[in-house]
Amino acid sequence: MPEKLEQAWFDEMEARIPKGKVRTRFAPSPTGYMHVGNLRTALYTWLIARHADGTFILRIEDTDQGRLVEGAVDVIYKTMKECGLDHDEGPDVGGPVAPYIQTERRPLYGKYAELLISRGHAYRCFCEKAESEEDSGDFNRGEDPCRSLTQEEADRRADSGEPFVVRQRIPHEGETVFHDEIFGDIRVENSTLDDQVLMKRDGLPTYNFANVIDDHLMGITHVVRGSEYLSSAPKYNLLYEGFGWEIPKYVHCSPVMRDQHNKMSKRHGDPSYEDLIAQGYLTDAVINYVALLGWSPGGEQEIFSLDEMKEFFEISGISKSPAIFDIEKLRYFNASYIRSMAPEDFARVAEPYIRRAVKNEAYDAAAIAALLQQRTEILTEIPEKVDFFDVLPEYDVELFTHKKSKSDAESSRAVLQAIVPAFEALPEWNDESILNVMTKLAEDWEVKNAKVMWPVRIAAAGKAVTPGGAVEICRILGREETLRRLRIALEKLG
RNA sequence: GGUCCCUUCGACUAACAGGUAAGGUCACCGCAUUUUCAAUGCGGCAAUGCCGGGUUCGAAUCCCGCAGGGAUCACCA
Repeated sequence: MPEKLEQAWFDEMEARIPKGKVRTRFAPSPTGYMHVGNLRTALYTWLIARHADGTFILRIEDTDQGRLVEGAVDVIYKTMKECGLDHDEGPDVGGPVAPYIQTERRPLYGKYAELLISRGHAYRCFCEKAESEEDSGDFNRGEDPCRSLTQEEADRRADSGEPFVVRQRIPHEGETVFHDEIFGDIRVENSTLDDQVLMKRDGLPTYNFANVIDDHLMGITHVVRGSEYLSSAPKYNLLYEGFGWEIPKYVHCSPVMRDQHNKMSKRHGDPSYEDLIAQGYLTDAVINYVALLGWSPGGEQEIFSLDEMKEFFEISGISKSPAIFDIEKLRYFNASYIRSMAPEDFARVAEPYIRRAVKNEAYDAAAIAALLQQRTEILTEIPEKVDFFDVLPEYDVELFTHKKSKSDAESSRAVLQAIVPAFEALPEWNDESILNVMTKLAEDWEVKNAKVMWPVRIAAAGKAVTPGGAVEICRILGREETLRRLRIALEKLG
């Protein structure tokens, strides 16, 4: 049933459109998780707005009721918040055009479709829904018989209750040129464009149509989205022209790939943002790394805070070709972020991971964290690095053999035999005193420090690779436990 | 298949109003340092898809061809 067109209503809507130099929107579908490509789009969209002191809007695209996922919208809020991507308008913030949830705007779309029909840029199609994709192709290519129905005839059939869809009337002649901020001018023959459906049989708008209306009504100046929409962009242009609206700037971003051929995807088991966090990556590192997947600030700096990115971000620095996600480089970024944290901040985030392996509260988590900070790449690798504090692992005497320090079982035994009484006699148990005992011994015996340190560390930790050296490990273990472990080593060495 | 887009080291990329020994970072390899492993410092490896054509004194950069890859062609979003 066609709705009455009231010019005043449209004028009113136009008057309510917020104006701003730069207004961008991130428009995710609530799927329940934020994949890396999405996160990057959100970041770039936010950056474009913030760089220009503009407005950033969060809009939830929930037109598809069938795909609704419980709690999915909360995942979006939570992720955006954690990442520092604050929005000025959104479902939870309100705003001049109120509903930022698409379903709540439903009544609007039909009116705009009617407007387009009245101007001849769209038409009603009463044909049966195509059985196959090949069949639908003919309609789409402008060969739909309903395209040539007179307005009166179409009105009559609609009034009589016959179901229909609204299709966009693409001119058969000419070409459409549209401009993308990243890809430049792209021109296509109109004859290759299809008469896409704008309003579905059930009265709901298609995604493509809803988008155009929403973006316009929200005063969006830069439409940032994935490059999969590049080929439908010319049709968008025609829609804007049909309405007589100003065309926004388009920023189409190439996808983030898992390898040469495939996009990153949940299906292939690629990590989402929340997966990465669960794997021990820091939010700041993820954001920083993801920003560089397809954007170059030009200079040689790679580590950027969100504030710095905001300052340096330029659309012209976004690259056209897809970027492959490299977890190794993310690891490096993460390690770099960890190293530059304030020690107390690192201790705070590391403590839960330390306590997974070190239950004994006598061992100070902050002290262990201090050893860990310089050699941790991702948080989840912490437990296995520090488990030896709690329980001395089973180890082989072979560990005492070490080429670089010229250590072997025999020399180790000699060192430990000398060190045990020296440790026992120590008045104070701290880094300095422990170190002194060992360097003194090395000096007396005229050997390298390493030759003394090596067996002590192995005996204390029971493993070759440890965070921190012999001194720190002995200090944290405490004198009693250290001596116990050194004696165990002596037994092993016979 | 039609249409559109893309193409610099293994990866992310810089250099693009034509003139570079094609730069940086990760990874990898080596050396130094160290109390193991790291971290750090220094050094190395390694690219313009095409021994295709053209323009030019000069091409990664501009044009054409070829090849490869991607996207799209839904009453999904």
